[in-house]
Amino acid sequence: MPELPEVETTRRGLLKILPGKKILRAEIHTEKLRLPIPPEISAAIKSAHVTDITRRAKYMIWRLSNGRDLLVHLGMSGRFRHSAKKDFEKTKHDHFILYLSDNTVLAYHDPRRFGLIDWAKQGTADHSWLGNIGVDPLSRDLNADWLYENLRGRKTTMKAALLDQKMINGLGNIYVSEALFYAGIRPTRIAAKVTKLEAARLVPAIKKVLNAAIKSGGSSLRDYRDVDGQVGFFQERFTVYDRAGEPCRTCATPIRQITQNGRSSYFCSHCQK
DNA sequence: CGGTAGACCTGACCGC
DNA sequence: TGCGGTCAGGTCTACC
Repeated sequence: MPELPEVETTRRGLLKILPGKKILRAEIHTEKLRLPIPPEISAAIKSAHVTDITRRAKYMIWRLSNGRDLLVHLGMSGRFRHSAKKDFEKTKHDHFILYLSDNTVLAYHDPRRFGLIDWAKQGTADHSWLGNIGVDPLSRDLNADWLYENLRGRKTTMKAALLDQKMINGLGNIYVSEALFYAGIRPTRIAAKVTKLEAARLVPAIKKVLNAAIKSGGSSLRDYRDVDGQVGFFQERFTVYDRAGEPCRTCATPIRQITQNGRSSYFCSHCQK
């Protein structure tokens, strides 16, 4: 799914579409995503418009003109499709469809239905699932001293530590592998044994990979698309992710793929210690 | 408390 | 062509 760069790309795409346009009709076409889509959303957002969209971790918060906030998460396979009404045809996994006042249609499409569309508590952008979110990796809160202190005392691997949204939010399976490559740290390393110097390398590695991915419009592996149907290009710049057996771009050693906590990790056994 | 399987879903792909 | 197994960008809950 969409990790932070894909959510951010989606958020920016939606901001070009939604504000200033009235929602004429909202249709719900599924029993539930991760949670049921509250049925009253349909009536509540009719005639409203979206005034702003912000992001916390991989969650988007849509501020509505009626004062309410909608929490939107793309799960593993969620994306928005935007098209002229005359060109729109509902497809199998279009679960939430907005008809807008400029004769366009915005559809939330999500085959695996791990996404989320729910109310956030009014005004505070609050939701029970927003309570456990760690620092924003693109903010100054993520710095070398902070990271080193927070890795100390953790017996788990670097892979698991960086995937833990309660420590740093927004990283997922792709960008953890990529960031660890740039920092020269193997995903199997125990977090507590990472040195201060390595932590200092990891901070810019994380920021660099996320910013570069946002600049490229995200990564399109299978089904990720921008709101306008555009694919992202960052997958062309993967150094290790999804490159098992291919030569390291730095030293030509074949990239290794292993399984950690049931998920694939990729690394270069020569460049990463 | 920290850490790790299991659960939730569909679709694509591979080997037989 | 069909079938079973495996894998996929997330993250909550249950259990040790």
